[in-house]
Formats: sequence, structure tokens, C-alpha cells
Amino acid sequence: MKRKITLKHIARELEVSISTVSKALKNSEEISRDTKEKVQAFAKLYNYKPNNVAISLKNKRTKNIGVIIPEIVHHFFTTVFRGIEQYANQKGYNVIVCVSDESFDKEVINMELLANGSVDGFIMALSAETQLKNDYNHLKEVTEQGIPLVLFDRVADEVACDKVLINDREIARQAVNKLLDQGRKRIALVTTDNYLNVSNKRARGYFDALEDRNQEIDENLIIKLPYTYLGMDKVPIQAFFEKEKVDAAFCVNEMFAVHCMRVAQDMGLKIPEDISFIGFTDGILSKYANPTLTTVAQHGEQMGEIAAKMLIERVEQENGDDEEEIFQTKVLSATLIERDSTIN
Amino acid sequence: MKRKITLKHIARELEVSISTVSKALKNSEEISRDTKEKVQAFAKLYNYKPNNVAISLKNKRTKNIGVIIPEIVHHFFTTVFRGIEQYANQKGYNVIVCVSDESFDKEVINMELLANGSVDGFIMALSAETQLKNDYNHLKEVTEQGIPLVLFDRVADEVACDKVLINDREIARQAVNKLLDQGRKRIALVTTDNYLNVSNKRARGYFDALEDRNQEIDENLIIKLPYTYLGMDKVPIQAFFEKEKVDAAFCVNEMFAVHCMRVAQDMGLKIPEDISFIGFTDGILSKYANPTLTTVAQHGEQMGEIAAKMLIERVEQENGDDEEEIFQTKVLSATLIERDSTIN
DNA sequence: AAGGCTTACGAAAACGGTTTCGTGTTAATA
DNA sequence: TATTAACACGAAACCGTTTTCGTAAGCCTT
Repeated sequence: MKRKITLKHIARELEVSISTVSKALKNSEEISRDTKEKVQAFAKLYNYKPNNVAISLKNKRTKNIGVIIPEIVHHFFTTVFRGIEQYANQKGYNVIVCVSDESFDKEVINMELLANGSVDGFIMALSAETQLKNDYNHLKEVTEQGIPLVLFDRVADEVACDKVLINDREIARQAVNKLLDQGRKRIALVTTDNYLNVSNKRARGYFDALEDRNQEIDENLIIKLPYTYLGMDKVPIQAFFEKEKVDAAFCVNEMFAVHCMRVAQDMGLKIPEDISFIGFTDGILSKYANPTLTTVAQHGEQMGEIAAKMLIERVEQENGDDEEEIFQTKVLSATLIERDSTIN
Repeated sequence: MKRKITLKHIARELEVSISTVSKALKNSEEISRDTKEKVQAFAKLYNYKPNNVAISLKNKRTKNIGVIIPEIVHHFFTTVFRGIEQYANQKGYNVIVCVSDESFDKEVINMELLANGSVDGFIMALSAETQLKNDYNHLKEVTEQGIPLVLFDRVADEVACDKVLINDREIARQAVNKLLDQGRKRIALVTTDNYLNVSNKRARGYFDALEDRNQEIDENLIIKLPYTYLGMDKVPIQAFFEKEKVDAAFCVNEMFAVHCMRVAQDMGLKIPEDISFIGFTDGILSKYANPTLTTVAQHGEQMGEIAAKMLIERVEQENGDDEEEIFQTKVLSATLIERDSTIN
């Protein structure tokens, strides 16, 4: 086992000082050609690589960024992560991921852990529980320490930081308008319990669209499903469809949409003739569902890339003294992807 | 902006030495009650937390583990990651993820970057290109430096390290036997170009099953699709189905299976009556496909948990001098989950 | 009163680098 | 020949901890 070699080893071996070795490896003007060549050759031979931790301590820069997301087995979040990772890597940063599991406590713990020097900044989407509690002190503490933070998708107005979003409300409105244009009369809103910020925005888009036509909002057309992917019960959905005679459904995520499509099909309804569906999140399910699902593409990868860019810019400008502190909110335009679950 | 406070600050403020502060915070016997209380109160007031980087440097332990996977927008890998992350977190470790993107070079670069002190050990699945090149020097260098490594799923015999696997070959054999039991005569093998280790094993299981019945292997029943999830062309698959009159298909992943099911349905074939399907990876697609897909569950989360456990044990035993170095390979049993794409 | 033992603390080294500044040697200049 | 500048290098501080070891002060013992 050949342990990693350090400057000290090289210095001892070559009978020069540590400083000389350090400078020689950086090709400093101060050091003679001879010495530089000798040192560099030796370093290459023994495959010297500087220790990242020591450099981090010296520079007070880790070149790590912390990403905290509610879930990892999740198409949208992994897509965003991909964007983050690619951009960050290309800029020489590594990414430490923590999963909050939709739990406030885990979010806090992970954040505090990483904030003690492990990362230069955070990119995160709030956990459901955090949004429910409306408690953002852990975020504030971090930003007050001068650690940059970028929120994406699941953001909160209460937190002063950079943000990246999509136009959830507007695209939802467009989607529902599309259904209305196609003559749908009784459009269901399939959403979660209302603490989730994004679900709320999408619901408001749904209301907007109805208001555009001066249609009354029928509370009976709204069904709330638990925000757990597995173990969704078909019975209430079927009961809902039977009772309300809906002819279209706007769902706040693709899982809900596919699930509901299946229930409708089991009831003998034809998609999109009898009932049409629109979902959110252009994931694998939407593409491979039967019929394929019309859905809103959130452009997660781009979102991640932008978040990473914003964060790294902040990290690298931090000129020490407190800046103007003008935070940006970047809104990306989502895209409606039309497939077979709506009439073309 | 209140910057992080250090031992030095506390020491200066309280007019004691840094060592005293350090010891007081650790409740050392050496320090008087009075001083301890004073220091601890002050530390709490200013929310002192030790700097992780400094501790890492001192201990030569980062409490970080590096995970390198070929892809992140991928159900199986994220599932494994979830297992890793949960176990690691619970043990006080953080996880740095790098995505090799199926590229050898990226794998090497990421590994070297992290190996310079950023992590205490690695958990990884080999990139496709690495398996194709059969070049594992980057892994050997890391292990020779005494950094523990655990490979999962995509492993290589050439690398001496701990491994976690599923019984790919055996479960594939069982799956194909199930199809044979149900009277299928012409069973297709839908696989990738052959460099992928796991595809190979699954193919061998397919061969095994046929040999069990003394059936000849018909090369015409094997179709190889490109290992890219998107943009698969339907034409060759349809041509294949038409020409070979297959009555079942064993697919090495769920994407292939769902894709092929769709092609078959478009051709007017009934599933499972005319043709039945079995896939690998019990992901979302399998559950929500129409019909639902019979598939092999790889128990990714458990796999990740075990990998993390093995790694952390290695990391924490490292008694300095080179141990016996007996590596383990843990083989998990996959499970065949029967759904509607095969006859029950 | 001298020696020994606690008690309570500080100095300093160490982890592995970077960087500033000081200095001995040589060569160029007056 | 004396002065000075350039060159090449080393000492030491620093980043924030931990930990070993040394020691001053106070008390007890005989």
C-alpha cells in the first residue's frame, strides 16, 4: 500500500524546503529551472497530488456545493440534479447530495451539517413539511453566515435568496384553457393536500383558466390525493369520476395522471374521447403511458444548470464585504407537450 | 453578516488559550467547572460549531463517501443511491455523487478528484465504456492507496474489492423458465450490445434456461438494441417480431420491455395471450405500463444499504497496517414480480 | 520549610498546504 | 574595491482543530 505523498516527503527527499517544493510545483519565477525540473519530475514520478482538504482549509473554499432535495427516486429532481452536476463539474465543483425525505428535521440537520465548512453554497428544493410549517430559520441562518443559497421549484417568498422557477400558474392556465378549447365542460383538478407550493400555483392556474371564461369554480370537481406515490387507492378516484361525470382531468403530477387514466380505463372510459388528461412533469411515465400523456415539461435539466450557475457566480464573487445583495428570481417557461391523452 | 466563530475568537474573548477552549467544549476533566461553564455558555450563545474541514485535516477522515454512477436519471441507480444515502447519513457520513455518464474518462477524472482527500471511500457502478475498455487502473490506484472501494451491480472480476450483486444469471434463468413453463416456444432475448456485464449475465441465464430443456439456441431470436433510452426506433423491432413470430420476450431492462410491448400492441398482438413479456428493474414503468409488466425486482435500496455498510466498516476498521485484505462479494436474491404481461 | 502532589491551564506540534518576507550568495555596477 | 541588485531559497505564519506535554500555583505532608 503506497500512501499518498505530501510536500513534506518531497522536500525531505530532495533536501529542499517545503516552500521551495510548493513553489516549484506551481512553476514559480522564484525557483531556478534546475530545482523546478527536479521537483516536478519527482512529483510526477510519485504521482503527487495536493490534498484537497488542506487546500480547502487554507482557501476557505471547499469547491463543494450542497444539494438538498426532498426525494431522489424522482424523475424531476434527478433531472434537475443532472443539470446541477454537469455545470458544477465543468466548473470544478463537486456536489454533495442530501435527501430531506420531505422531512423538516432532516432538512435542518443536513443543512447544519454541511454548513460547517463542508460546502461553499446550497441549492435546494424545500421539503413538503418545511413548506407546511412555514419555518425557514435554518435557511436564514445559513444565508446570514454569508453562505449563498439558491432555491429551485419549491421555493418560499419568505426566504431572501436567488431562485429558479417555472411559470407554474401560467402554464397550468394554458393547459386548462386547451381543455376548454376542446369543448371540455367538466374538468377535474387532481391535486395534493394544499401545503405544496407548486400544487397551489398549478391550482391557481386552473382557477385562472375558468375565470377567463367566466365559469364558476365547482369545488366538487377538485379531488385531493395524498402526496405519496405508492399505495394510492383507486376507490375514491373511481367514485369521484362516477359521481362527477368529468370529461377531462388536469393533474398536478404525472403519477396522478397515469393513475387516474388507469382508473378511467378500468371504468370503460375511452381516452381521449370520453375523458382527456393533462399532467405535470414530462417523465418516463408520460412518454410510455398508454395512451401517452399530454404533459407539462418543466425543463429540469436547464433549471439545474441555471441554479448552479447562479450559485457559483455568487460563491466566486463574494468579495468579502457585504454586497448589494440583490437577489434574482429566474422564471423559466414550461412547455406543454401534447400527446394522445388529449385530442390533437 | 455574522461570520462563523472559531476557537480562536472564543479564546480571545474569554482571555484563555485555544487549548483550554477546545478542552472545555469537550468537557475535559482537565478544566475547572467554572471555566467549562463559561466557555460552553459563550459557545452556545454564539452558536459555535467546529469547522468540518479542519477536523478532516486533523483526523485524516472526511466522513464523506464518494458515489460514482453511470447515470442519475435512472430508476435503479437512484434507488441504490437512496439506500446508500440513508445508511451513510445515519452513520454520520455525507455522500458526494459524481455521474460518469457512461464515459471512461469522466469516471477516471471524478475518481482522481475525489481520491485526493475528499472522501474516505468509494461506492460505484462501472460505466459502460469502462467495461468495454476493460481498463481498471483508476480503481487499482485508489485501492492501492488504501482507499476502500465497493462495487455494485456493474462490477468486474479484475478488480479486487468488496462487491454487491444480484444473482442476475439465475433469476434470468428462472424468468425464462417461467415463460417456457407457460408453453412459450419462441422466446426472444431483447438485450443491449454485449459489453454490459449485467446484460451478459442475463443473456447467459436465458441460455441456461433453454439448455435446461435441451433446446437449441436460435440466434435469430436475439435482438440487440442500443443502450440509449431515448430515440429507440420501432421499425427494427417490428420487423423482428413479424419475421420471427416470437410468442414471448425476455428483456434486459424495463424500458426495452415497455417499448417492445408498445410495438407489439401496435401490431395488433394481445399481451399476454399472443405474446408475453418479462423485464428487468422493478421501476415505475413496470407498475404503470399497460398491461403492467412482469419484471425482476433488483432490490436496489437494499443493495445500496449493504454497499454502504460494507464500505463504512472498511473505512472504520482500517487499523493502519495492511490487513488480511479478504474481500467479500455479497449476492442478493432478485425477485420475479408477476404482473399482467405474463399469464398468471 | 522543603518536597511532592494535584489542579488548571498554556505552549507547541501536528494535519498539508500557500504565501509573505527575510537573507545569503553571486554578479553587476560605480 | 565597495555598493547594490538580482537570484534562489528557507523560515515562519496561517487556515481551525486536537492533543501531548510542560509548568505555575496551591495544598498537603513530614
